[in-house]
This record gives sequence, structure tokens and C-alpha cells, in this order.
Amino acid sequence: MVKIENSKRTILNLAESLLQDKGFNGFSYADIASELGVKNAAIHYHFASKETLGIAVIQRYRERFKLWINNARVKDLSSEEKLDWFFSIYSDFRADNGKVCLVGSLEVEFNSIPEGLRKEVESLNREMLVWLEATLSEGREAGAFRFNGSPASKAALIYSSVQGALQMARALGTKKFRDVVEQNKQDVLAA
Amino acid sequence: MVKIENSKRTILNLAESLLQDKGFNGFSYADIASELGVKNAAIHYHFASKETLGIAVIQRYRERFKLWINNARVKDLSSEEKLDWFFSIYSDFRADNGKVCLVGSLEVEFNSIPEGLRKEVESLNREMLVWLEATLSEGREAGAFRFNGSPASKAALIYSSVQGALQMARALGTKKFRDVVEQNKQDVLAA
DNA sequence: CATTTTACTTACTAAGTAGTAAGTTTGTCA
DNA sequence: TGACAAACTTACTACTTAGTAAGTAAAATG
Repeated sequence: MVKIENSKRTILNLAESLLQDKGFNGFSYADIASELGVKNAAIHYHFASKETLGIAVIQRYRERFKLWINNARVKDLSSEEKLDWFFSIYSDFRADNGKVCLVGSLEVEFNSIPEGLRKEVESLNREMLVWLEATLSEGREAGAFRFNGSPASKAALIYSSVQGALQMARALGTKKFRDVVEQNKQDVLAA
Repeated sequence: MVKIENSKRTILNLAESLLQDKGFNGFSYADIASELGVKNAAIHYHFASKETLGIAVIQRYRERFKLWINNARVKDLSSEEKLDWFFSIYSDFRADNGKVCLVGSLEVEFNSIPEGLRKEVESLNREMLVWLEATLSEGREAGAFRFNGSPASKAALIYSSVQGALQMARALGTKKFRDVVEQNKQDVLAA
């Protein structure tokens, strides 16, 4: 038996995709099992409960984000390029069949998901916000960005607008998402 | 029997609240019935299917929004006050046990809700955006607002940021929501 | 080669889901 | 007063849900 890591990873990929597509309450173990061509119980073998599966998805995403921002390919970018990189994460979601931000998805269902999952969502949200705040702060000091208010508030605005724009794009089309990204850049880039 | 309209309205109120609290896939007829102190089938008597119930909630909200914006109490406000009024709608959601925007909630679950409901969500989103765009446009011409880009893009940014901020506030607290509102005002109000 | 471990399947449970059909109570109105 | 209709309840169906327990085939390991 050689596909231990492979099966586990495939389940995580599918769960992540379903989370972004239909939300935590919108998918079932049966969805994953049928897509994978195995039985329901096989999913439970890898992830005892839906809560642990959800937690694993978010934890993996947190690891991934940490690796990204500490990798030279992102770390060595200019402030403006860093912001573009941030937006590009979400542009990929959009291109990929109208997926939505994991954080936003789970926050909408916040009051109907297990508590362990809530904690993970909070951590991921906080970590992304911290990075964005630091990027905005550096960029303003370097003269690349110009905005009023604190970097923390501006980061919260940019992040929540992108999150909301992904959702809005589902009803009103991808253009709305691109509009929001462009408007954010106009609002923050020094003339 | 005298409480026809009353029961129907109470069901709509509860459904709206549950939608904002747990999402469309996060509540059931049983939740409404038990809260109301009646049996499941009583809800089906008033709303044949969950889809028609959801549609009715959104349609009522659309009517409400139309009444609001055409009422003198909003219509006669200054541009700046209109924007404040818009934000205040969502501040009320926040104050009311961390509720989330109906539009955002349903857009997250967009791919797992009935099609008739999707259409309603699209209409509500479009109508609110149109009003916000017009308000921003008027305000800029009147010298109350200052921003780059089109009123349409700025409206999309403001709306999606508020939508996202309500969600973010669930994980990170109400302060985040207030920060986003304040930042939006700083970004748009003429110095 | 024997044992253990991995990755499942089969077969099930208990609970919840939307939805329906038929009957009941109660107020309204001709 | 009697018919009707509104607003339910009772009792059910068909289905889906997460989760479990026991068994199995095959690969890894000692």
C-alpha cells in the first residue's frame, strides 16, 4: 500500500474545493467518496469526523500561507508587487470556477460549524491580516502606498473587500471582482 | 382564525434571522417550527418549499429596501448622511448578535441553493449596488466625496468590504467591522 | 514465512431532512 | 345554523446525514 499520503491529500484537496464551492454545510462525506470512487467509510478512516477534516483543510492552508510569505519569491518582492501577489491568490479562485475564500465561507456559517473549526478560521484570518498590515505599513513608509488611517484598518478593508467581492462575483459576474481589485489599487497606490 | 398575516410574517422574520445566523443550509423547517411552537407541517402550509420561503425572505427585503430609499427620511439626506445610513444598516446586524448580510450569506452558498433563490439574490445585490453607485456619483459631483475611479467600482468596493467585514467580525470581533466602516469613510470623504 | 499495519469494504445505526396526505379545530359569513 | 375556508396536527414517506463495528485484501516488516 503506497498511496497513504496520496489518498489523504486527495481528500483534503476535494474537501477544500467543496468548502470553497458549497460551504461546510453544503457538502457531505458522500460527495468526497463518490468523487474519489471509494465508500463513505474510507473517508472516515482518514478523517474520523467532519470537524477534523475541516480543521485539517484549514491547517494545511495556514502552513501553505506561511511557506509562501516566507519564501523569497514573495519575500523579496516590492510592496506593490506583494499586494499584487495577494490579489492574485483570489484571482485564481475566481478563474477556478467561481470559488470563494475559505475564510469567508466558514465565517458565514460560523454559528453552524464545530468550535474547533472556528478556532482555525480565526487563526488563518488573523495571520493573513497581520501579513497584509505589515505589507501596507512597509509600503507606505517606502512611499509606494498612500492612504489615511492605520495600516491595520486599511488591511481589514482590503481583505474584507476581496472576500466580499469573490462572493459578489458569483451573482454579478467576475468583472465585479476585478473592479474591486482595481479600485483597491487606485485607492492605495501613490500617484 | 385571525393570525394569518401574523404567522406568515413571524415565519419570515425567523427565516431571515436564521439565514443571517446559520446560512441557508444551516437551518431547517424544524428550527422555525420549534421556535414558533408549532409542527413542521405548519410551516409547509405557509411556504410549500424551502426555496419559496427563501425567495419570500429576499423579496420582502427588496421591497423594504425600495421603500427605504424612496422615503424622504433617506431621500432627503445629504450624500454623506446617505452613506452613513447605508453603513448603519449593517451596524444593526452586528449589534444584533453578529448577524451577517443576507446577500453575502447566500452568495457563499450560491452553488448549493435553489436557482429561484439565486435569481432573487442577484436582483437584491444589483439594486443595492445601483443605489450606492448613484449616491457616490451625486456625492462626488456635490464635492462631498473624493475618490478615483468610477462610482460603480467604488460602490462595489464599499459594498463588498462591508459584506466581508461583517463576516470577519464573527471571527475577530466587532471592532474589525467598525474599523472597515471608518476606513471607508476616510477613503471617500473629501478632506 | 508469519505478523502486523494500511487502506479499505460491507453493513449497519440513529438522527435529521424536506415534503405530503388526511384529518381536526375554529372563526367567518351567507 | 350550516357551509366553507383558514390554520393548523398527526402520521407518514423517502432520502440524506455523520458516524461505527467488523471483516478483508494486500503491502510492509521483523
